[in-house]
Amino acid sequence: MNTISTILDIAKMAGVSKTLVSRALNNQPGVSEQSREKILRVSKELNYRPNMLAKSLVLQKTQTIGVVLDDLCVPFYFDMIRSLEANTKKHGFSSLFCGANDNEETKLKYIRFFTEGRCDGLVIYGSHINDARLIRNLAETKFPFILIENQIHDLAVNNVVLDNVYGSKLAVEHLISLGCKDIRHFMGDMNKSVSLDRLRGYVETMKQHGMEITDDSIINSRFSQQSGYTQMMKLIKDDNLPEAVFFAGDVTAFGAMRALAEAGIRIPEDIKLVGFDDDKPETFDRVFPALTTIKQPLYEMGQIAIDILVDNINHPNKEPVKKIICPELVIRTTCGSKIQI
Amino acid sequence: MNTISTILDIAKMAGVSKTLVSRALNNQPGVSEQSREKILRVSKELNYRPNMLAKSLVLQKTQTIGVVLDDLCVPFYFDMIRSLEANTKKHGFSSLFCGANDNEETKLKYIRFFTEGRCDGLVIYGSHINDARLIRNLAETKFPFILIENQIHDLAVNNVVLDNVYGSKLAVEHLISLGCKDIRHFMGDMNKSVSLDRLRGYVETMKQHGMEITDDSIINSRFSQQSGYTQMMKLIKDDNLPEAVFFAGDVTAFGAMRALAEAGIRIPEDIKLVGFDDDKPETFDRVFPALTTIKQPLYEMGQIAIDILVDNINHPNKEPVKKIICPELVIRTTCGSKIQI
DNA sequence: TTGTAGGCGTTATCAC
DNA sequence: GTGATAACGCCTACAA
Repeated sequence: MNTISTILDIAKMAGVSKTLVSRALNNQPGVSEQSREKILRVSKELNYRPNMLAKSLVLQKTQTIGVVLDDLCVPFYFDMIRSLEANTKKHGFSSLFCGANDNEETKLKYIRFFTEGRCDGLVIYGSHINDARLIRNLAETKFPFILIENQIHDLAVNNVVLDNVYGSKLAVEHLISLGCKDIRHFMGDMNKSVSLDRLRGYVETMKQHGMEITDDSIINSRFSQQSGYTQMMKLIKDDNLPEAVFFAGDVTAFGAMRALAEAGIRIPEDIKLVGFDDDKPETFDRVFPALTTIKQPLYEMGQIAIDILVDNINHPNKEPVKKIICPELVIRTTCGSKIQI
Repeated sequence: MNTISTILDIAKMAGVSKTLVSRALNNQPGVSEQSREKILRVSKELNYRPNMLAKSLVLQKTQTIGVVLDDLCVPFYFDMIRSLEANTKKHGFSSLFCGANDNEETKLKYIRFFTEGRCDGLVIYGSHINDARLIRNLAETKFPFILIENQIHDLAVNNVVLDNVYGSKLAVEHLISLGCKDIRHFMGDMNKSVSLDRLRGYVETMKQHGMEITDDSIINSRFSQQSGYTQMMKLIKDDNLPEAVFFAGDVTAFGAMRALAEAGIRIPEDIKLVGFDDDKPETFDRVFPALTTIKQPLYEMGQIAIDILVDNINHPNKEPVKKIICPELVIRTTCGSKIQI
């Protein structure tokens, strides 16, 4: 008794035509009150659910935006996810998320999936450097999409990126202004463009200020607490403690802070730290000194991205828009500055 | 030049019929090598992307499973998300995620969205008690779906749930076996069925063992560190420190542990703790004593759920399957037991 | 091996 | 106010 019903079923049962049913169901004018009432009643009885595939097919739009993330399971992405959800909704679109588990092939699969008619526009969030080829291919299809975080050299696409080089500059110059000489850098994942940009910002700023960069200056860590912990422990054991460290990511800094705590090294008295991202796991603001860091306005970036994307969906021939977002230094306590936030 | 092309475009350009194009593109037999080659070449030239809406419409299946979560941004869900991703993939389905921001209306909207032909089956993960009505309605439509975590009284649907009452029993009896008399319970969110079940398990077990439950026994906290911190701080300030606490969630316990640390109260010497969930933020295993807890096998639950759901998709008239998963006690150090893991 | 025709469920155009 | 009819892009008997 409970098979799926269509407007045709309703039409038959109500003794009218498909056309009229469609009109009534969509609150369009040109339906007598009597017919409308009957149609609505029958459609309730039949437990009617419209088939959006058919509807989207004829309307040539889905009112849906797909989001492909490097990985769905990264707390730092939460602000961005919330922003994308809220802002797609604001424009009357639904948002669908999927994560690529940091796997290029999976990401390609999902991009295919979404671009095969299942949504009107696509958000690609992440910064794997290997994505370049995949993005170039996508760009050729004219399918509306926007790239967040990553950027492809010489390719004009809708793009929202943080000025990571400038962020590094802010961080390093803050440490320099406090009189630090021996400033080291804990890197992020080598295969992410943000890591490379932040590294470049570090190197450039150091050079600009005539600071020395030695073999010891750059520590090959990753965006994980584990990595920060391990690498800082190594420095401690080697009796090679830096005066100051600029981390490519807050998570890495958190791991390092754990190592410092275990070794009884004081922050900021014995070592000064600056992070990047303004990540804030619920714990750390209490257990450890508050981390001075470079803040990215994730929520705002998501909003800008969706605005651009929706505009592109509505105007398919629009020129690509690139928006560079400026990060800001948030001074807390890991550098000993008096200013608190 | 780069408009979207269809099989008809290919057919014209290759000088064959749509039928033949369809066959060639789908690797079906009955196409001459010559035709196949030409068709494939033309489809490359045209940058052809199949329209899955049309395909799904005629095939009456999407090879897609939708997942609606209470909230996309909860680290504790990560294992489940990964499991759902991996296991849908295993069955040849794609998985699409969306979060309801703990908002009933949003959840309803997404369930509608998915059941309007956009996927073959649906996973609903969460335990809001208000979802009951919404689930009942969905159950009437015969659309294949599975409910994880939540359970609706008297309603037979595909369902994977943890035996939360039994989990509480394990926790409380562990504390009793260690000689604790004054065992209190920090609750989870009042509007989640898991909280109520865990509370019930606590109360029942206490009564079974003739333990007293007073006005002080049950603390009205929530699934957040903040709430655990605040409520434990209050007990400390009131000089009303329990001998032992069973928390409805590990996150709550983590917050409480922070309060205990600040107050200089030792675990397990001064107070014994048992959590629930086996949540493990990267920090805590190092900074605080490892939490004895009740573990839910999230990954396995996800696998079972998808197996059931896919089976239901393939056999629409199958009877609903309900699977009750048994949690287990993981003894670490917050109760002072010698056994470590 | 190839093509024709019909249909999936919906909306839109144009008559009546 | 109402209803044929033709799309949307694809697949699949069935016929040739």
